[in-house]
Amino acid sequence: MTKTGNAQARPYHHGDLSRALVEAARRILESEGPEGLSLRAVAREAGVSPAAPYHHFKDKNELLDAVAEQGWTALGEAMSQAKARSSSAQEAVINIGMAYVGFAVRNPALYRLMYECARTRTDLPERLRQEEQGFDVVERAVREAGGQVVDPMDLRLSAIAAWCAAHGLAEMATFRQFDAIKGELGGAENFVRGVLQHINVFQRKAANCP
Amino acid sequence: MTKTGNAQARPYHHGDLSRALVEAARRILESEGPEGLSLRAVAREAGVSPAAPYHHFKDKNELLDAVAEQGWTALGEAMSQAKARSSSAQEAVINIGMAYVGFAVRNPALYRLMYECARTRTDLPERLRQEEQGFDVVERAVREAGGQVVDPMDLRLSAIAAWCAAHGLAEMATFRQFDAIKGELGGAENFVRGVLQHINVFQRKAANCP
DNA sequence: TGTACATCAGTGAACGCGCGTTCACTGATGTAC
DNA sequence: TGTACATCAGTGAACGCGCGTTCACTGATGTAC
Repeated sequence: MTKTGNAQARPYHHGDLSRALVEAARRILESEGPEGLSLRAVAREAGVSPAAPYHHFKDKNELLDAVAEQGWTALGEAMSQAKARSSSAQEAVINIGMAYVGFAVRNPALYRLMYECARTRTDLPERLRQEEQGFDVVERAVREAGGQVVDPMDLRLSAIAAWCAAHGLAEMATFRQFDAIKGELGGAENFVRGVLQHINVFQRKAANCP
Repeated sequence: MTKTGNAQARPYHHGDLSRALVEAARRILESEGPEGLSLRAVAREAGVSPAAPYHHFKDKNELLDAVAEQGWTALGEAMSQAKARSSSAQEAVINIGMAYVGFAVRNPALYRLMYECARTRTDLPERLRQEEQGFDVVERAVREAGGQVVDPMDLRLSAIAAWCAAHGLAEMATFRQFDAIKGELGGAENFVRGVLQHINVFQRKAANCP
């Protein structure tokens, strides 16, 4: 068996180390948590020397930003798909929320890193607004669901409230405090849907509602 | 001037180092952020040797838990006060939300630490339910505001939705993305109130509402 | 098709750093008689 | 009221550790002629 014939033997040049590092980072993030995510650990996980990442990222932060960005893209796609498989605008709002929370529950450490990066950098959330992804998906879904609402400010505030509630739920859905109510409702999924249904995205200020 | 006469000269025994360490931690948290919060830094800030904290806390985590607990207490008090100065149940819900978000905006690093601890420890959120503080305040306020609602499950889910939305808003209120809408509404405070008013805490499932 | 050479993408050793924690110690305080 | 002594709450030096980053290097690749 020659050296190059050995499937295990990585060639000297990796070929796609940049992507491999981001993937390694995601793996570490979910297995070790955020505190285990050091540059050296990522390099180790990718089977590469600690200095190698510096040929692809300026520093640790730049790698983290890349990981967060991939996360935002994945989350946006999940939301778009949830919208696509909905048969009404009202259903879409709930389904998007479910997809959002589901993503966060499945990738808790990545999700928190995404917001961590969004908090410190100003350009990342900007990107979010573009394309079919992120906050735009929510705003559009709310607009469509609340067709009868005339005041555009109500719409915007409703969309923001929905996003905030989804974010809160995303971070708290796994709290043990909710174990009981999940049981009563027949599972975590029903619980998440139930909470989402109690957000007022379809109308004016709640105080105006009878 | 004798040694003991010098006001600067701390006596050998501090007297209340435990409390002083928690306060030092809070100071570091808000000035340096969470990543600057090392045990050594806390000891330094309190003017004490790096080994001194070990006479009061088993390890770093125990100190952090104490800081978080103090945070929950302070937040609970802010919410109780907000409720006390409200003249109607509906107003109380909004005021409590404003107090909640205000606390988080004023103490962002502490606020995140509190949830970080709540996430990893199971007993901290338990405490939250007791007394007049925390989630109980919200649930009670929602119950009082939604007097006409009969289904207790709707009430509980509404309270959870409100808490989730407040949490989301607390973490996102300072995002630059909202600068424009804050301007339109005449300030950050109005913005926060506006979002809170678009959470459906006063009624049944939103889908049932005309 | 070969060859010289620049460039790219790795290596592995080393740097200084601050960290959490432990240790033997010592000064201050409280208590029993 | 004094004294002996246990206990408490500090000190400061030291430990091993993993970190981010830099460095001179080297093997692989691409390109010009």
